[in-house]
Amino acid sequence: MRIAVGAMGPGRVGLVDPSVSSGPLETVAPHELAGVVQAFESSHHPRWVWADTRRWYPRLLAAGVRVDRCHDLVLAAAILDHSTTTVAARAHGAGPRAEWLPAGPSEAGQAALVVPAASAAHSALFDLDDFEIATDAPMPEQAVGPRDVLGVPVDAVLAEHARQLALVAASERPGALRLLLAAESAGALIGAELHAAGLPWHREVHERVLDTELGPRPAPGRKPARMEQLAAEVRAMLGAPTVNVDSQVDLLKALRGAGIQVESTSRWELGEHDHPAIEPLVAYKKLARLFSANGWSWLDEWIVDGRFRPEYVPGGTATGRWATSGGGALQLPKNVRHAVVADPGWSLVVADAAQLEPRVLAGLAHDEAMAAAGRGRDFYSGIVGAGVVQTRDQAKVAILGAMYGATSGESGRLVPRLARAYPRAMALVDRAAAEGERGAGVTTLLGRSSPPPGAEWRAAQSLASQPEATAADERRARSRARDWGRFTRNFVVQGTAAEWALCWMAGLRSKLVTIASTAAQPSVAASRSGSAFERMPHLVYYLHDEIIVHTPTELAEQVAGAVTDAATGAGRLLFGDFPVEFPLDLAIVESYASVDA
DNA sequence: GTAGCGCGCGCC
DNA sequence: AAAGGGCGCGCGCTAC
Repeated sequence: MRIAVGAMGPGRVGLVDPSVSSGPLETVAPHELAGVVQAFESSHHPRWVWADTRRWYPRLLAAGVRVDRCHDLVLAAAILDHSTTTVAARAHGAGPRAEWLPAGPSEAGQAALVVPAASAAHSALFDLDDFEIATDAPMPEQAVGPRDVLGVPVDAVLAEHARQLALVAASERPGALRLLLAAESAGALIGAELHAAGLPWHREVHERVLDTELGPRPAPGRKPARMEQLAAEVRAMLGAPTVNVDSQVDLLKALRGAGIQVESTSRWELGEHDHPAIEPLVAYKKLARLFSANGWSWLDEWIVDGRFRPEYVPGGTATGRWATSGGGALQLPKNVRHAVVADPGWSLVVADAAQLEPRVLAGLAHDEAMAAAGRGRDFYSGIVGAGVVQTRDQAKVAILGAMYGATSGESGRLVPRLARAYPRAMALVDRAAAEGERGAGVTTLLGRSSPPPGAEWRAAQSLASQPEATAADERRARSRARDWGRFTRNFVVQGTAAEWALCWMAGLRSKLVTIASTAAQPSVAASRSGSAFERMPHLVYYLHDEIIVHTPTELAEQVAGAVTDAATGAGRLLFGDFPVEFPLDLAIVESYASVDA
């Protein structure tokens, strides 16, 4: 069954079964919600229907309540209202179009659910008066802030839910969309759980890395001595005693003044020149990056009680990959991963999907030859083995070039060989690029569609189509068109890979519950991850094609099996019997840094 | 004083 | 090695 949750009268939360019209199952005060949700979870195992997981779920987790399934209306709306597979359904007016825009950051912001002015004023879905009453009324519980999402009336939740189900049913591919919405919603639950659990982080280990690389922590507002030394060396070598090496403009001038003809100060370009200033400059940049991005200030700000808790934003990018906010969680440098260490008696199961995107492409295109190259071995070596290119590096560059739209360089030169060997795969990405170049949308396997190009893009195209357009106008328009084509080319692959990863994680998450409930528990040492997770294996990190599970060591082998099974299951869900494999690089370790990258 | 932008660079 | 997709963040700098 499904249970919708939303505000019902001032200061009350209503739980409603969408399939019956005879009034709510319960109405409760917000502080009673967790207990009631837990009771229904045990007795009915419902799919919870709510506006926004990022607002509802953290308070449940904080109370130690975990739910299995939900339907996140904000995330689902973002998919359904833009999918090319619902164009006809939307045109036939399956209910008025209610815009459920994603909300801002859940913790600091306390922003209200955004209701766009156009629909808010007269839409039956949002009765503004109810909204105001519900949110402005004094709340009995501290946890419920003013203008909180609890203020979305349960009637509005029910109406939007009905509209969404109708869109799915009337879409071109209801089965795929159902899977996508379930996976996206599971991702939303996982995102909240990742934040609640946190990534185990050893401050002392991190500080040791900083000390080794940077030396002792400098006084506030100062740079580490080692950086100062390198900067002085750079200034001396450039003969520019006052240059600020942190200023791109300043530095570029000084480099040119010293006869180094560079267009930028980026590392790769500097590396092409031979000058005594370059080595200390590159070394400086490396240290500066560590110091400012993951130095002592970062530790002070982000590591609390031995956990790193970034905020995950499921569905945060156009392709369906997640975004994060805070702490740079998508960019943890390899050298600070030493600090990711399991609790005593616990282990980390680290797994990443090997060459996920090319495998997804093979599956998407039903390219048997390409799938065969990845079967039972390293994908790139498989391409070499098939005689397409000579070396593994060439295979890698060629594949990346095909998926990203490389036109020049070695990558661009190798792509045609790939096209001859794998014509179906190449045709799929070429078609996606062509759609983008003419401004059309493209769609992933499960139904997520690319956004339309922006106003600036359209203006450039229409300018170029005028009779008085200059050659420069036309060049610009073609260039913009190709840029967008590279985006849509990559979109179908990256977006479908994100869908695979969601299915992988969702499948794994439910297997972890099974493991926890069947394992002998009393001997397990509690982790420090909080009540909902302290005795069960749980996900602690996710990065596009890589996951980390924190587990009691005695369950690690079982967890590893579940991770592998979930990967196979995800492949089945997306590609059925098509013989494309998704092998993992998997390790059971104490520290994240022990994993070969 | 701060909002917004470009750069550079970390990750996939 | 090459210059091609997606991100977030800190910095310096400019414009307001």
